[in-house]
Amino acid sequence: MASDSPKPYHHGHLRQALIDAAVAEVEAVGPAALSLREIARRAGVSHGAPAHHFGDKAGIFTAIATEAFQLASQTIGPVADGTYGFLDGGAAYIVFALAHPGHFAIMLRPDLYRDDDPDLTVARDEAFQILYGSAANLHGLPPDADVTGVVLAGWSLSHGFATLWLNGNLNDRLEPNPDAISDQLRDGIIRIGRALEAQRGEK
Amino acid sequence: MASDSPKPYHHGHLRQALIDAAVAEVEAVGPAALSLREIARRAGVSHGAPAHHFGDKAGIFTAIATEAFQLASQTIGPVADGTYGFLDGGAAYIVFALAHPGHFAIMLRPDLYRDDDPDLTVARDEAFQILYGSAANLHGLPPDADVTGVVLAGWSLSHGFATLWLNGNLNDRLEPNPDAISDQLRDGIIRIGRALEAQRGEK
DNA sequence: TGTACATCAGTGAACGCGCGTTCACTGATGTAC
DNA sequence: TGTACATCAGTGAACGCGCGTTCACTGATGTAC
Repeated sequence: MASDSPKPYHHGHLRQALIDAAVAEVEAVGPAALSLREIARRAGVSHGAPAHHFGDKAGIFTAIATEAFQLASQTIGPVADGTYGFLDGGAAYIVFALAHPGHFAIMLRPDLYRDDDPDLTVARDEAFQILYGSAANLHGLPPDADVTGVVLAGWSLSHGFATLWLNGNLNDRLEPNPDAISDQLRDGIIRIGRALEAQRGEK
Repeated sequence: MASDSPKPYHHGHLRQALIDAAVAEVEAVGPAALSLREIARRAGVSHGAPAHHFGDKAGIFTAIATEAFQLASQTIGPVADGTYGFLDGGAAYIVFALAHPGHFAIMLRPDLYRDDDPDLTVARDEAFQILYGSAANLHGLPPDADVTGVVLAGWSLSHGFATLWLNGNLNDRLEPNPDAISDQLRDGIIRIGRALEAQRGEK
């Protein structure tokens, strides 16, 4: 905190401050209840300021989604290396979602933002590069295998778990210890995989 | 369509008609943009009528969630039998979600409705009975095994896939043929399961 | 170093709108006798 | 079969509120000369 004059006319970093305020507001009330006026209030500026920077809500959501894909890449990218990178990346996806619930609530809601925004596209492509790239390296996968099934299954699993948790559906069903949860989940997937193999073999 | 007088004062089935209107509205604009007045408009009654029946939005959401758990049990219950019932139940969960997106959007959002409503509790308990019961019967599972991991993994997988699809994230990534998607997903899970086993073995 | 001016970030009053809620009401139903 | 009355489903006018948007403005910055 600098001891600047209390309220300079020019904010300096208002754009980022508004994004931060919007993310905080999404975490507080959810994406749909977000109001431009409340964002302005949180950021301590007049209610017209957000429109000045972003035009409308979709503009703010686009900025949040872009930041979300960047954050996701930063969290998941470093662990998504090697033949088990896809597995560890899945765990990191959940860690990311729980650490940044506001970003996560927007990121995969393309109906809320401008899907073709250039900055967004770059950030999203990088994130999906990590997802598909690590899937292609997965232990046991033939070099030229189609990774679609692996991507869909892994993504769905991590996304579903994070979503169920964040929406308050798992409160009474989880161990307090994160490592225990991780072990349970991994064990559950292995058991389901084996059962699927057995079912496939019987047909 | 009966040829009744055009607008009888007493509707007769207004409660159900309002629930149907609310579900349609959720499918159109999402849970958060739901307005009591728009529900009344859809049902063709005065704007005060919904409050008369449900009190407030949480009341309507509670009714929708109750119906959703009943519908889910009806869709999933019949196929969730036998040692592969958990696997087929997972597929049926996705079918249910895509067939009833309005109900699905409310069902696992306990923040929107009254969690302790008696009717809701009965319907929800029945649905979870199917989930946990079929998990306990899963092929290859020891009789007294803890099913938590299997439940969490299977539920997350189906829920994540349905959510990603309904939010428009899979549009460009899926085969047009549902059977092909199912095969891809099952194959993906098996491959992930094997990789997890290998990773566990190396430690 | 000094002045003039274009640019732009941010302000704040005003508007119209749809919302949830309240409340006195009216029309229909069902039951008591 | 007929009448009186309690009950309740649904109406519609009125209210206050927060919202997004508009628009003329003001204060600060940066550049040209």
